[in-house]
Amino acid sequence: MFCLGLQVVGEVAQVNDVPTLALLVDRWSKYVDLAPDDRDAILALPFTRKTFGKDAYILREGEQTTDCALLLRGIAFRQKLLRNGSRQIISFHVPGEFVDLQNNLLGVSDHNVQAFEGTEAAIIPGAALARLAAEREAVRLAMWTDTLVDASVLREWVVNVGRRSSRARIAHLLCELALRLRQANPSDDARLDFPVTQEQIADATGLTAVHTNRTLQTLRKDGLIQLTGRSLTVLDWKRLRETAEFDDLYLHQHPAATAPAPSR
Amino acid sequence: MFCLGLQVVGEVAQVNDVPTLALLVDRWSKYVDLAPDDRDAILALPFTRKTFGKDAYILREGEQTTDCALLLRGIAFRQKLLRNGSRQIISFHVPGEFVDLQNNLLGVSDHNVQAFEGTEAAIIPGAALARLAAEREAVRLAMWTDTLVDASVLREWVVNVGRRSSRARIAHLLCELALRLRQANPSDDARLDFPVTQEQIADATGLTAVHTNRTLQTLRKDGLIQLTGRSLTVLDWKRLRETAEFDDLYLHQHPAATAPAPSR
DNA sequence: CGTTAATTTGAGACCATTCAATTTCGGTGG
DNA sequence: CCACCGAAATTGAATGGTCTCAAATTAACG
Repeated sequence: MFCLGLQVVGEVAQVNDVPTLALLVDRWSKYVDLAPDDRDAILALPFTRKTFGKDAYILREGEQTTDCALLLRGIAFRQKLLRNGSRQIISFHVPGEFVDLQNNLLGVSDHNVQAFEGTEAAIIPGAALARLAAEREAVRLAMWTDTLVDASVLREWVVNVGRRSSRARIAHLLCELALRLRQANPSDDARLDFPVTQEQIADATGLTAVHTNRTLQTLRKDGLIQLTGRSLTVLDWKRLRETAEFDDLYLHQHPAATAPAPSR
Repeated sequence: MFCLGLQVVGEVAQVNDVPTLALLVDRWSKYVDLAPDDRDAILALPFTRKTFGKDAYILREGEQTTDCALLLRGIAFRQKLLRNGSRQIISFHVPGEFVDLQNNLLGVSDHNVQAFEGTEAAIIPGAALARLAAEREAVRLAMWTDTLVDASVLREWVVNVGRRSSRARIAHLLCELALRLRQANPSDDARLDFPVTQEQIADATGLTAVHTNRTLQTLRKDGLIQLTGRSLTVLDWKRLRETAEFDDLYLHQHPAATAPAPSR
């Protein structure tokens, strides 16, 4: 459970116990080329650390914020509640991602954000981020790309809950989460720390917890996954992707080589 | 059906038959204060007109584009197709909106865009838009806000398709479309030109066309709407919103008064 | 006025839900 | 170390919402 060793994130090696804004530099470096002073400017951002307990609210619908929360450790998820008490999870987020970057421009949050147990976030003043974006084009493009990838994932989720079978829905969610959790926390182990409960899977796929349970059992029985407690192992990636019709294009992890020059 | 008179869009009166980039100025003016030279720069954007027939593809999944399509007339919708042939509609778009602004940064389109009959678009070089965004902060913020509102609508759609009853889903979609179509084409008539087919409503709500038909009948029978052919009339806004649990916050039409100053 | 698209109707099957109860798991304290 | 606890996972059975398939009707358009 504990990994006290050194962990290499991008080019910056850091002690696992004290994640920093280097996570942000690493993430954005995947989208754009950050000059050394861009990196410095990011790392110089003012922020305070904040830790959240199980299901704690990082942000509430209707709230007006002046700060942005960058995940440093743990998992967070966006959700909306309906009047009958049901919950729809809208997205999951891993360290290195902002959970509410859009509120810096939109002003009012249109959804809730909840945290997993022990989630840590860097609370960064929105004005500082806005200034950074205004002054540094590379940073701005990375930030913008972040929100665009976010939207792309949402489009895929609409498809997932709208048109796929329960089996495919869950398989698809597992594919996405396995990929993203692995990227946020690299290891050569096939096993994956997976603290997502079946109720959360249900709320993310638009199913009930009961049916989610039964569907997971068929995925297990068919040898696609192994899911016990807080650990997930994908036993057969090929077949899991097939049942999910999973195509990782929507994650836009491999930036287009021929993207039009943004500012020439 | 035909409205050949003058139509006031924002501050710019224009003959209905020749929509121009003024649509874009009007739309963005709702988000930010555009200086006169900002407006001029937008209106000076190079573009070519293109008209699309029924269900014509404006953009295909996997395509790499260098241009962006701004809707001038008609309706377009984003969708993804699954291997079994089913289609999930992801969003609808009205004149004044870009259908693929995000591709300017993401490079590859992750979804298809189809048009309604007689839809007209302005095809604008992505590089010109990128330059405009780089040089003019107000334009950039408007553009960015556009993509963020887009994402907010997607979040609501995930909720709609994931957790609402068929009746509420359809009611919600009708609320959104009625609002947005009305805004794109103001008139004091309660009736609304509504060329969306039941099959499209089904594909947008994750239902079948048959069930959509039956559900629409109950909405009609209960006196909430009148929907015949290509015209929709909301007979009882209050009850329609209630059955949909519709809250227009997610459309972010009323920009936050206290949004943090973006660049100071 | 003929043709195609769109809407409507019926009936049966099935997938997913609901409700309730039971079992397992992870963590806590005696 | 074991008893205990709440949370999470699991099971069963009945209900119901939605789908499927097929056919009929109506509307739109040249």
